[in-house]
Amino acid sequence: MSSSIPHDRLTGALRRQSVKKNVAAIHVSGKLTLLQRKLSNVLLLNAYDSLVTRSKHQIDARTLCMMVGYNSNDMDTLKQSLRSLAETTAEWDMLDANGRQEWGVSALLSYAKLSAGVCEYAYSPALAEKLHDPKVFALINLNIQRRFTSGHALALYENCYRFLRTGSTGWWPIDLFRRLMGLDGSAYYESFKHLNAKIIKPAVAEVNKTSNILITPELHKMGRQVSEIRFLIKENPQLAMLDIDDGEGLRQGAVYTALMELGVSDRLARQWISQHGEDYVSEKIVYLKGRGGVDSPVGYLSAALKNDYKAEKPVAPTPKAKAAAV
DNA sequence: GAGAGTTCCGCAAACACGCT
DNA sequence: AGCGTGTTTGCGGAACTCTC
Repeated sequence: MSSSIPHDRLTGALRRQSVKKNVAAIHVSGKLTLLQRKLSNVLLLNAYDSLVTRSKHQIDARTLCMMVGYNSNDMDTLKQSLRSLAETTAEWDMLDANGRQEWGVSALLSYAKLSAGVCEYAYSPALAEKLHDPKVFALINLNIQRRFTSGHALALYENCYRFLRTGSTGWWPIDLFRRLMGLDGSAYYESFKHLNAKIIKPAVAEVNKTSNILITPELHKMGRQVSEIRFLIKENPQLAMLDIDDGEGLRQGAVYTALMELGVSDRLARQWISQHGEDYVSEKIVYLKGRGGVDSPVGYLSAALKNDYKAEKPVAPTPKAKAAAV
């Protein structure tokens, strides 16, 4: 190209305080389950402030479980997840401060250990430096990520969100897209129709339903074959960032309290309320209380919600509930 | 016929969570 | 803190239609 503009002074580069790092250039290879993705984000968030100043970080294991929305006492699963994070690599390909191309690879966590209920972990110095970027921080919106139920949807969200200002992602060769979703190495998904049916459609639907962006897939074909994909991205007016709460609001409600008293688990209670609405759930609770003699209230309530039991004339209860009612 | 698109099914692994 | 168990998710596949 001809334009090596000489009057663009070197001092210009010196004056520029903020070096633009390309967040899009960090990507994680291999497959992470939803729990693992959430976990890595929580760990990063926890470490963020001291990312470059301290070489190791700590978080209470209980808090950790709570923040990823994982309510179980099963430490084995947590261990498994931490292990896979340590085994997973992150790769970056970006311009360094001098405008030179830099490529690098690092384990997501250099180590993690659990002792006395505290989880201690560390990032490799090189990765920590890459991660210490306000844009990365903004990306990790816990309130949003906690809402996702599918790992693919969260992966898609993470890969799309940073293009919000641009309005669309670039055209991704299908190959690249598969890698972004952590699906490479699967013969099954080499067929686009399968990829579309199992991954793209459900993930797009979930992103649009639960996050603060709306995405629309667009396809490029070469002949009949789909060769590239991109996503148009808009803000989701229905779900501005501020409107999204993490279920804490629900936990204050009377319906939630009533469910807890019946012995319903936290997760299920939130799921029912958000799925059916408070009124409907509370109607069924009233109905349940009117029945009496039910020895598995939770199971009965579950059936009542699903089959819309009415006070006048109960629809045939499930076998289990029927047995319980005798 | 080749590939997309859709709708079923089944299995294994991951996960949730009460119980002890 | 770990075990047992029921549920959900991920993944592969079959069958069938639709459109170039």
